[in-house]
Amino acid sequence: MSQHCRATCPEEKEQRRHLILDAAERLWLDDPERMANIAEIAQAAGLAKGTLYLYFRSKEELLLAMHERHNSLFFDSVIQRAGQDAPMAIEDMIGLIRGLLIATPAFLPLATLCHGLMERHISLEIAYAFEERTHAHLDLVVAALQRHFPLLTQALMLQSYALILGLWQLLRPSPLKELMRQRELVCACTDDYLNALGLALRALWRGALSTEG
Amino acid sequence: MSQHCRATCPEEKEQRRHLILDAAERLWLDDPERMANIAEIAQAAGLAKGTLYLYFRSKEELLLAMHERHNSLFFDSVIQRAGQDAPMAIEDMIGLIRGLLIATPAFLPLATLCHGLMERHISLEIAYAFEERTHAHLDLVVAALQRHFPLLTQALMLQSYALILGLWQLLRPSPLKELMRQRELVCACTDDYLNALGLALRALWRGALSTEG
Amino acid sequence: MSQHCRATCPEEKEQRRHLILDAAERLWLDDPERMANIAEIAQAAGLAKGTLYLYFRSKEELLLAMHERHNSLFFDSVIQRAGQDAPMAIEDMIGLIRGLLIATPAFLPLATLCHGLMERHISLEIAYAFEERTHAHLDLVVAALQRHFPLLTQALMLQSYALILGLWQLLRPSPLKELMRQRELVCACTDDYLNALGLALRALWRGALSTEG
Amino acid sequence: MSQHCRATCPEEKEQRRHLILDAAERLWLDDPERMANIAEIAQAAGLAKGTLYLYFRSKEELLLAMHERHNSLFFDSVIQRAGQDAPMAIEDMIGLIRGLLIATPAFLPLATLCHGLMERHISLEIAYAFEERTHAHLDLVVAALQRHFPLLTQALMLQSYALILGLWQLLRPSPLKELMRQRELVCACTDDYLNALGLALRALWRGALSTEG
DNA sequence: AATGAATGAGGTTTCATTCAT
DNA sequence: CATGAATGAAACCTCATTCAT
Repeated sequence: MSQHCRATCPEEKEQRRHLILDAAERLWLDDPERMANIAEIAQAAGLAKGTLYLYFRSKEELLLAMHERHNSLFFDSVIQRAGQDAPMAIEDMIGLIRGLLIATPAFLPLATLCHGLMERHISLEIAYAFEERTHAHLDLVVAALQRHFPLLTQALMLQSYALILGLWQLLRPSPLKELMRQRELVCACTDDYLNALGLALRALWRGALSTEG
Repeated sequence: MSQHCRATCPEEKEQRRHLILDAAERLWLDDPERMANIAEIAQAAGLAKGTLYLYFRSKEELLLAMHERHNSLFFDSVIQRAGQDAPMAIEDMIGLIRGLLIATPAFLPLATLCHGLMERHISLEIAYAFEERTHAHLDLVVAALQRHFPLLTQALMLQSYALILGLWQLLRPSPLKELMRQRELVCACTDDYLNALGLALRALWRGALSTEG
Repeated sequence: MSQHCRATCPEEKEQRRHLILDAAERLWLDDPERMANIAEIAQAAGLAKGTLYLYFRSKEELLLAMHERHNSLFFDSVIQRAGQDAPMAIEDMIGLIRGLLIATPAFLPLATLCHGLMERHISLEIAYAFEERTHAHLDLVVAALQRHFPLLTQALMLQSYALILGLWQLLRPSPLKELMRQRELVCACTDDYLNALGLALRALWRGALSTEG
Repeated sequence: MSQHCRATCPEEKEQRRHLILDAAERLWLDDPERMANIAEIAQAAGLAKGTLYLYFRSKEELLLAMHERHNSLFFDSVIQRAGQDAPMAIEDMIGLIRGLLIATPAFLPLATLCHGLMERHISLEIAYAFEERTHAHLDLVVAALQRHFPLLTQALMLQSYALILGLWQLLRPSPLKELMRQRELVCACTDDYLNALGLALRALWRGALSTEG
């Protein structure tokens, strides 16, 4: 391939980062069962393999960046809804989460994969910076929600996230269901999981919010 | 290497499976940051690389088997405690879980890794068989616990497990803390996580058990 | 598997040798494209892998033994025909060869494989003994045929054999033809090869037998 | 190993293919008894194992490429000689072949090995492409030779090649002779074989060329 | 900055052969 | 003699990563 035009100024570089992440996300959604390799992502982004390493120091950092984009989307959506005038009850919160999970089917598989990899190849500084940003963002979410849930704490948000993530790992579409689902093109976020999640969050929030009350 | 004594009857073969899993676990605990490769595990088990493939069809099946052993240990401990005469309250349950997590430091990292891998290279039949056995075992746990918590359901157990797993992934020793901890040989199950888990489980159980009441 | 009855006397051992060769031949004919591995041959023979090594010192020796059986069959058939009263012309010889090749479809593939392996793992003594026996047998063939072809020499027999073998390697069913043939169950000894062989042998014999005349 | 200079343009890549084939050929000639493994060939070529797989999809494709080079060398030599003004008789042809076989001692062992392997692990497309190229090249040989032998056909060329190959397999240096020869460094193309081949080709060509006349 | 050839680790697989039982 | 678990060499193959161009 002839050499691509270069991204020289910082804005262009940021743009190209997103171009790469978009390509990776597209591949992931095409086949959520497998993680594309670097060569495929590069090709999908119209870049050469080596070029990706100018924007991400490792494949895992790239995955983490995808995950962080998901997180941000998620957090921003909650903040936006919390900012609206309509009051929120627990059920509204659960409905919001449900909607977001369905709208972003790559979120949980990718989060799971990322947390599996964190075990391994992420550099300290990158992981630390990620955590910093995430917690800062989460603070904003908590602040926005406290308008509707005065007793809500960051701890409860973490617990909710943990339930969302952990339950998915335990109830994720079983292989057999998966097989059936592939053939019938059913949504990956099965009702099973979403219903179980609704029950769990309801119990958790009731327990948590009544405690402090 | 000279040939080892052979595992001829099924019991001996099962024993040798465990010998391999023990070796893998030992290596894991020696250096929780990295997963040993097959050659190392084989060497640690005093066997040839090819021999491992007589007992596990792939590295991932081996990891899954390690994870399943942890699960079983965990479940059996709960069942045993539930079978004792002393009555159990929520705090007893939380204390039990806390103790088990501390006693089995490889549990959560390995579980996380396994759930990350399930995404990928495990065959349908193996994954399915694993799920079957796990759910059957979990049924026994629920039955044993209902003596102490009449309103307890399998759903609540799953939710609790999800919290345990998900919270750990969110609060796991951050890389920086990890670095400090390695040098001071602090237990991997930080108080941070265990305390957060205690709070979360308490809220969840209170919400869940009071709901139905 | 429970232990088989043992072959103690030499006759039984020879019988078991043939039992193994029969099993190997059956597998070869089932799928002439691939050479079965030792485990498959052992299973087909109803014996354990290790047992085969009591009868053949290596897999290659087993193949060579199969090949030698083919050779002997071939030679004996020629000797038998030559012993009949009906006179033989070149065309009779060619027809006889053609018939034998069709009747023993494993002959040429196995011969080819054996000659490829001779390059490698056969022990000196085994290879030498094989050659001795083969040449002795070939002498008988030549003696029998000279009744019909007074000018025939062992050299011509060797040349003919070389043509049979070499031409097959050059004209063997091409992969694409092979694919088509598999689906239509056509005989592996294509007319192409047999016709080419007929022409070649005719030329060779005419040239050879007329020369000396 | 530090990284080698890269083969960027197609010509350099073709050159590197030959570099690999040269290394393999060198190893083969060093010890004709055994086929070097991929790691050895890579090392001999000064490349990494993985790099070889950039140029040859499997070990067998590499062997086939070596064989094809031999074939091409052989064919080109015949074409060149045929293009000279000096007229050719059968004896010239036989002398030419003899010289080529002596000059390329790896030719027949490798051809034999390749034809043994074709039985097995070569993909359809590779095998087919090889055959296509070979037959196209052979056509050129026939065209060039017809200037000297008007009655010569491609069939006769194939028959001759079959004799060359088949006779070698039947008369190849017997293991015992081989042993003696190794110690005395005698040429692998024994007089036995070359003389037998001369007789056979003479008979074949006389028979073939006189037929049509 | 961009490229993609080269690297090399390592998991996967197959299998002939050995040897304790 | 018979067994089949164990061996270990070697091929296969993928792939993240590096670095000369």
